[in-house]
Amino acid sequence: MATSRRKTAPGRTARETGPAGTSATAARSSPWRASGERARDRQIKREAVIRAAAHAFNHKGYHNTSLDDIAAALKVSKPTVYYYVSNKEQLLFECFVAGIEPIRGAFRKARRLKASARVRLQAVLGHYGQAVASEFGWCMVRAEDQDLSPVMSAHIKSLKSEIDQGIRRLLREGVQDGSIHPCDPKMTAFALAGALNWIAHWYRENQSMTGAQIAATFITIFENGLIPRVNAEAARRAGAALAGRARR
Amino acid sequence: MATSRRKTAPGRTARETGPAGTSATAARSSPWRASGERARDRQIKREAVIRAAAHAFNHKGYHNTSLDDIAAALKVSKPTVYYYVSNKEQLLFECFVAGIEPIRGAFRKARRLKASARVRLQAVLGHYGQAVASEFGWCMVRAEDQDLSPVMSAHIKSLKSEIDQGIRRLLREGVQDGSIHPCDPKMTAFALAGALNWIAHWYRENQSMTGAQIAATFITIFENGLIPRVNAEAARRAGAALAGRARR
DNA sequence: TAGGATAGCTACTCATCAGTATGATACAGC
DNA sequence: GCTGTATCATACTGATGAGTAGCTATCCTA
Repeated sequence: MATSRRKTAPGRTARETGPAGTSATAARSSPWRASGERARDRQIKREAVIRAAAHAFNHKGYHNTSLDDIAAALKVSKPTVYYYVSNKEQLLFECFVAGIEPIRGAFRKARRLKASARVRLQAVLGHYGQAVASEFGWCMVRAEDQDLSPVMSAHIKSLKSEIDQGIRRLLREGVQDGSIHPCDPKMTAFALAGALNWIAHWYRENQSMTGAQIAATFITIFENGLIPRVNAEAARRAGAALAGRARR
Repeated sequence: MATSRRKTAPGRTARETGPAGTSATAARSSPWRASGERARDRQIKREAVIRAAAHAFNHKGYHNTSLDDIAAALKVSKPTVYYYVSNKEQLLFECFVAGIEPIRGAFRKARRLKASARVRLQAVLGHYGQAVASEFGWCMVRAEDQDLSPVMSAHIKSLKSEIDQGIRRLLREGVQDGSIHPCDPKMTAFALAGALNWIAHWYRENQSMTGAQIAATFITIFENGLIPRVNAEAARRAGAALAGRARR
């Protein structure tokens, strides 16, 4: 069980926090020597570890991946992995953050768009879909509360909630500005996020479509709806034109 | 890792298959005495084991649930659980089947409906959503290839594929009979199934909405689409009337 | 009522795996 | 060259948990 295993987590080594540890030591000797090769090396290697973890989790699942597996993939030993990362849980967490960060960025960008809420939502969902189809998509979507300590779990929950609230808000604004058909924002956000999240379950790299293409297709499906429209083309063109005008 | 643990699976005890083992032994002594109390008892208890497993998987996840946990929940010992089920993997598999069976039933029922494909799809998705929100929903949605032996994995894949193909077919038929807006059946099926599957991630019992209500809400969202419609109400009423006429 | 089948338990085995203690090597700065 | 720190390996600990051996009790049938 996760909880009992977690007991040992508080017993931490000095090196635990990785780069932070490095700079702390550096600070003692000189103000800022963190710009040296060593520091950059470390960061690069650390990212390689996270990337390797994401890849392994992707293919075998979190629980079926041992840290020995990750180490082997990098052709190093397990303690080396622990040198860059404090524990397995943190590895999952970092992958999660790497996956969700682009989505947060998409919201920031969308906020600057001068366009209808539907078009802004379109932009966000496009990035969302791409993020889910990325190498960190699996981790972002499948990171489970049950596998994480309460602290990490809470952190992840709040990040997820931020995204969810962002989508709901765009939906509400869209209903208000008339660009989105009246709907329950909460349920609609669940439906949209669910469909996009699910991409992580079936999408594999080197498939015929890229993440961006899938996202675009999904958006069209959501926008049109299943019930036939007579003027769908016209509506979509109008939306696209509006978006194009707003973008640049 | 799952693979190495699986090594021991072929070494099976005589009781392994549960009811099948019972009837095999019975067949040696008498033609059919399986109708007795004992046999029924066993089936009931076996189902209780599966249900307990589903409940535990639901709350703690497959990997964080030990068979001791399940046994404790039933107030029996671990070997008792093994008396009804051959291994943990089978437990997951049975939960999966219990979850997906109602959906297969929904397809069979829908096939007999004399209505537009969209209305038949509506009916199927309604049951789909309910199934995902049921106690076996988690297992159905989250059962991962990586946690199962190749045989089980293939079995589950084929069941999932059957559902997927069923949805695609209804979509194709709908596009043909004009009840569904032209779309890519494959991608649209992914979007629909994804949104519904995702319910298992956020839905918890004793929430304000029932599974059926959520499914109904989702269907409305899918049908209308995000782009505003002038005649949405009319379209939906027409569809509902058609469905009502066909049902009885 | 004897004997076999059914149902259950206690107490194990054994593999796996997260995480660590300890030591070796390489490299930077003096 | 010398010293301390960064980096990495070998070889371990300790806990967990799937699955089993073997014993006991109960029930059904002849």
